[in-house]
Amino acid sequence: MSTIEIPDVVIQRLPLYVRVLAGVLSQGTKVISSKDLGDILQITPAQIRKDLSYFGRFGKQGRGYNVRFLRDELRQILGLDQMWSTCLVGVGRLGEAIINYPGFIPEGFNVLAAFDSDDKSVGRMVGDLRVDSISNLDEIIQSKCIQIGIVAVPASDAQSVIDKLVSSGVTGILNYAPISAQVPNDAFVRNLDPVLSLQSMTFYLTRGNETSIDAI
Amino acid sequence: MSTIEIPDVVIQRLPLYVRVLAGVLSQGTKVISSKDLGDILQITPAQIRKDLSYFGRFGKQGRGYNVRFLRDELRQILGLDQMWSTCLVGVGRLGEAIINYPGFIPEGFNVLAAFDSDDKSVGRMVGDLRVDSISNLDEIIQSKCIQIGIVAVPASDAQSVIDKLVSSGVTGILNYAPISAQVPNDAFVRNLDPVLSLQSMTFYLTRGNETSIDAI
DNA sequence: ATATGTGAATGGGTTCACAGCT
DNA sequence: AGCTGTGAACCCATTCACATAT
Repeated sequence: MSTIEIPDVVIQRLPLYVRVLAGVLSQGTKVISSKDLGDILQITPAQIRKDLSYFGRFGKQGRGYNVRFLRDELRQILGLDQMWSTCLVGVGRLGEAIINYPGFIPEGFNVLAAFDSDDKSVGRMVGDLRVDSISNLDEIIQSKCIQIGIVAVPASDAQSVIDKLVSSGVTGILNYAPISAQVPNDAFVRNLDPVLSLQSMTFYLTRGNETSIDAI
Repeated sequence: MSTIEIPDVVIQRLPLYVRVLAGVLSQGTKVISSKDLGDILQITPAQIRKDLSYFGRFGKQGRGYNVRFLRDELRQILGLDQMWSTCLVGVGRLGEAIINYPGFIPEGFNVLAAFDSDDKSVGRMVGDLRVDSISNLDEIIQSKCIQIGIVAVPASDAQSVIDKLVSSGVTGILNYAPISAQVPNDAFVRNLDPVLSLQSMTFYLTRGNETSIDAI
C-alpha cells in the first residue's frame, strides 16, 4: 500500500463506472471488458484500466471484469457501502425538489433534516420532513450525526450557511448556490451551478461547431 | 489570430472571472490585479493571466485590469452579450424550481417554453409559462428560436428527450438527468448530477482529510 | 515599484504498447 | 486469441521567471 496521490478526475469517474455497471448488471450482463465499458461512457479502454489500477487488480486477463464484483469493489472504495446522512438548508422551490428527489435514497443518501431561516417556513412539512429553524442547526446536526450539508439558499446567504454547517461538524458540502465557497481544507465542496454551466456552453454555441467538448 | 485550441477548463473558468468582476465592480472597484482576482477565486495569478492571454491583452502592466472592461470583454467572448432562448423539458418539482429560478434572466438566459409528457400537466401555468405537450416541441422550438434545452425529466426519458431537442435544432443541452447523454458532435451537453457529485465526495469523506480537493 | 504577458520548464493525466495471464 | 495491468511515452495544463510596460 503506497501513498500515490490519486487524481480527483479519476475519483470523479468512478461513480460513472458504478452507474454503468449497475445498469448492465440489471440487464443480466455478468462480465464486461474495458472496451465495452468505454464504448458506453465514451472513455478509452486504457483510461478505464488505468483508473482501476490505482485501486487494485479487478479483472481477469483474456476475459474482462466481473460486473457485480467490480461494482461492489468500486462502491466500497467510494464509501457507498454505507448510508450517508445529509441535511438540506434552504427550503425554497429547489429545496423542496431536493427533499422529494427519489434518486438519493437508492444511492444511500438520506436527507434527514431541513432548515430554513424564514420563520414562516419553519414547522411546515415538506415530504416527510418538518422544516427546522437554522438556529437549531448545530444541535440537530450533532444529534442526527449528519455528515453532508446540501445548500440551496440564495447566494447572499450561502457562505454563512456553509460556515455554520462546517463549524457544526459537517465535512461535505453540496452547494447549489452561485458562489465560490470557502471551506477549511478538512472539508470538501462540490458545486452545482447551472448558470456557470450555461455560461461556458455558450462559448461553443456562438462558434458553431468543430470545437467538440466532452460531456462530463 | 490563430487556431490554437483553447482548453475547455479555461473556458469553464471564464464565467467565474465574469462573476467576480461583476461583484467587485458593484462594490466600486475600478481596477484589479490578477493576484487579487486569484485570491478571491483561489486560483494562481499566473493561471489567470495565462487564461486571459488566449484571448488578448486586457491588462495594463504595473496597474492591473480595468474591471468593467475585462468583464465586458469576457462576456463578449463567452457570448453573454446577447439573450439566450431556452426551453425546459420536464415540469416536475425540479422543473418548477428551474422555471422560477431568478438567477437566469439577469445572466441572459430566458426560459421561453416548458414541456411535459404528462397530459395532466399540459395546459397548467408554471410561473409565466403554460406547459406545452412534448408533441409540440419541434414546432415551438422553431417558432421561438430556442437554442438551449434544459432537461429535467427522469433518467429513463432523458436520452429520447435530448434526441428530440437536438433534432429540432437545439445545440446546447443542460442535462439534470442522471445519464451519460449521447449527442452528435455539433451539439454540446453540460451535466448537473447531484448524485455523481455526492458519490465522488464520499471518497474523501471516508478518508478523513489530508487529500484536499479543489472546489470548482 | 508594480503588475502584465509569455516563452520555457515543470507537473500531471492520458494514451501507447506490450508482457503476462486465461 | 483476447483482454488485463502497467511502465514508458506523450500530450496538455499549470507554474515559473523574466522581459516589458507604466
